[in-house]
Amino acid sequence: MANPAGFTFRNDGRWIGGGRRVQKDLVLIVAGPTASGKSQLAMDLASRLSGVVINADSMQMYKDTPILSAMPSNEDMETVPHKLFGVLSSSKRGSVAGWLDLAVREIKKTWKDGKLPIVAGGTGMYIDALINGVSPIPEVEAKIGEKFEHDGLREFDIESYKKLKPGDTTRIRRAYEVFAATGIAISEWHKKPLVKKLPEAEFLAVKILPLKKDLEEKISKRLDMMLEQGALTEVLRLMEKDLASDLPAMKALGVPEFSAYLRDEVSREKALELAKVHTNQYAKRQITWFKHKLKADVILQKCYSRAEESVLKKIIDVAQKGVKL
RNA sequence: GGAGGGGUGGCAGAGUGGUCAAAUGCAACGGACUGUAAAUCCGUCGACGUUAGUCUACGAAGGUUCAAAUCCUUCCCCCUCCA
Repeated sequence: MANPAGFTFRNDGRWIGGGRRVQKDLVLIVAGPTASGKSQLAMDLASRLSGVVINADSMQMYKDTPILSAMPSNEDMETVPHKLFGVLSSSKRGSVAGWLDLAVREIKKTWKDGKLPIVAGGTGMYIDALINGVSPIPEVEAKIGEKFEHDGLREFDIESYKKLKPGDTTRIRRAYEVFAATGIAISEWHKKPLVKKLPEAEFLAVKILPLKKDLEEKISKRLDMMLEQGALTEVLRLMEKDLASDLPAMKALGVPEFSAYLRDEVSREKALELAKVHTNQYAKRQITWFKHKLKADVILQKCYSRAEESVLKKIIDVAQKGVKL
């Protein structure tokens, strides 16, 4: 399906040749835990491969926390095209499907422009949905405020009742929502084949899987830096919006911790420490996800810094091979 | 100097003669994950052993007792109040 003919590299590593510079169906995925350098890698690849970076990070979708969510700098965004960063208001509730629609649109547009879509981010579920598809469940009304009992599942969805742990409030809620809206149990829906939104695409995935230990120092320093860059002001402005605390944007790492400090409930040191701990825990969850659930063509075992030629070359090589199926 | 309170597993903090290797929370470690996913949840968590079990543990040292983290004595340290 892919056509490598006409593709070659110049000394400077750019794709050249062919009427189109990249064949139509290739999507490059760059996945990795927070602070692993994936944004930098995506950007470096984009600048060599005439690519467009498309965000696959749930929190970088929101516009009010560019610092805390470690969004690429304005300078970076000017150097290389970046899409889907800061496109959602914090008062909105993002979702896999919402992201997927936007991402698919951006990918198609990128192809049309003859460029290479580079989907980069740390939200495993988003990337998984893009590559493997989503369940064909129609959009259902979110019943966020309500409380749902695990026991009640028995009455309409025995399978979910057995599968879901009583404490798993998020999934229990979804089971209720789906049944209420469709009359069909979510466990039944899940038996239907996944629907790929981009069946014509060929995905080439790069995953960064550093040791958690190697991430700790980077995470710590990055959080220190975020404070210097004005993370507290960012949080303060968010607080002024007086949004519901269960909104995704309000749960972004650092937001609950620093709001507690700004409300004078904990010391600044304590808030910082907690933010670091929680970020490390998050990184671990991401590593677990990517390690087990994302099949990758290239695996980097340590963090990426910037302009690491050997790494870039390796990925570009694999990309070239990967394309000539 | 006087009066009181306290020292428990990496931390916080229950326990106050046996059912205690010691509740619970946090951290740590591992895992899951199909429309909130930076979410949500699950497992492990003194050491050795697959299990039975063995050993070392509740500030230190002695003692009482069949049996002590729990009672007694002395010592060390911490906190509060009064001087």
